[in-house]
Amino acid sequence: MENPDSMRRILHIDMDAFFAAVEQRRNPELTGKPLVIGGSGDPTKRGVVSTASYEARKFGIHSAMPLKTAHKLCPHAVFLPVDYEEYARVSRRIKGILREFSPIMEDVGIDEAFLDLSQRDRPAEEIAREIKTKIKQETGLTCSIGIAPNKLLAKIASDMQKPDGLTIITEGDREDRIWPLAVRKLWGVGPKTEAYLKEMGIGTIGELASLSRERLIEEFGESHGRYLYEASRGIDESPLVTHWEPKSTSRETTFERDVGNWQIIAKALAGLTRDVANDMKQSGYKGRTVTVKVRFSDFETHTRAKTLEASTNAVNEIRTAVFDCLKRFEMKKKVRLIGVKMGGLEKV
DNA sequence: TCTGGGGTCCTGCCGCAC
DNA sequence: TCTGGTGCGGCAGGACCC
Repeated sequence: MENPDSMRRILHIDMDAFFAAVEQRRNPELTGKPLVIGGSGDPTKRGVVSTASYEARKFGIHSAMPLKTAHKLCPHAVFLPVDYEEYARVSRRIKGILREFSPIMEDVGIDEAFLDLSQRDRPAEEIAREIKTKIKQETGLTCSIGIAPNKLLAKIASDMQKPDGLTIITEGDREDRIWPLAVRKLWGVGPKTEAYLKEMGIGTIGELASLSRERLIEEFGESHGRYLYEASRGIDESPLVTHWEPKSTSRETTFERDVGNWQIIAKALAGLTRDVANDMKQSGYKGRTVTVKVRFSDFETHTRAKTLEASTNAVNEIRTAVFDCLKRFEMKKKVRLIGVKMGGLEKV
């Protein structure tokens, strides 16, 4: 239990069906219709769903689902490509609004943020309502907000009522409102951990909280085990991260059809290398570790890495390392995806 | 038949230096 | 000279996030 004297007031702001809502805002004819944003916008091509409108979700469509599957579930849905530039523009406006309410803001991707209101005198709920109104006025979009003493609980709270929700969780809600939830609701518990816990007979956060710290560390390792022990009890002292530096930058692409021709692979890899070098030059970084990723037709994915003597963003130096890495793969199967990553970034 | 792209962090293993 | 512990960087793979 956190010390009441140091009790924080954290907001988690989560935009509702963000990409779809932006598209519906700019083309009102799409409002109220099943809308799917993802890939190139062509549901007969390779790609997955980034965001589905609430109307599309009624057909069972959800993010990360293959576009082809979504198309089968709802052939009359409207499919649109991802217009990342536009969503980033709207996102910057929203983040700007949030910063007006507190300078302690943590960016969590394009459509989410945490806000620390601990230093503000006014009730957090009042401020949260004002944030929702202002975002609605300035962008026409709705969001769901969670209020709690820490990031972990605030994120769970924002997910409890969607869309356009406002949910408050206090320390006292742990047994009644957190423990009945599925373990999957905890940040950091994905499909693998969920399945593993299920085999142990653990389905809810409360059941997870019945396991000892020692048992969890034994099953999941020091770091993850300790995290699960604390998370199941609603404990999270982690501060908001208001500034961070990138550690890696990468580009990858999935071929429309699996490729066996080495020339085509080499050409695509050279293009990705150029993109990565350009990205680094534009953002003002150099990197030292080059990694090439290959996903074969059976989805088996392998990487080969090479660390250079000195960091660089020169395309010719990176390309030499990229092809050194490529040679180390056994190209027995057709290739589905290739990628280039630069790690060990430092500011120029 | 399907399964994107851009990231972070963790783990296990290896070789190497001390 | 041999052996072993330890710490660390590099590498590969995997889980997870949006």
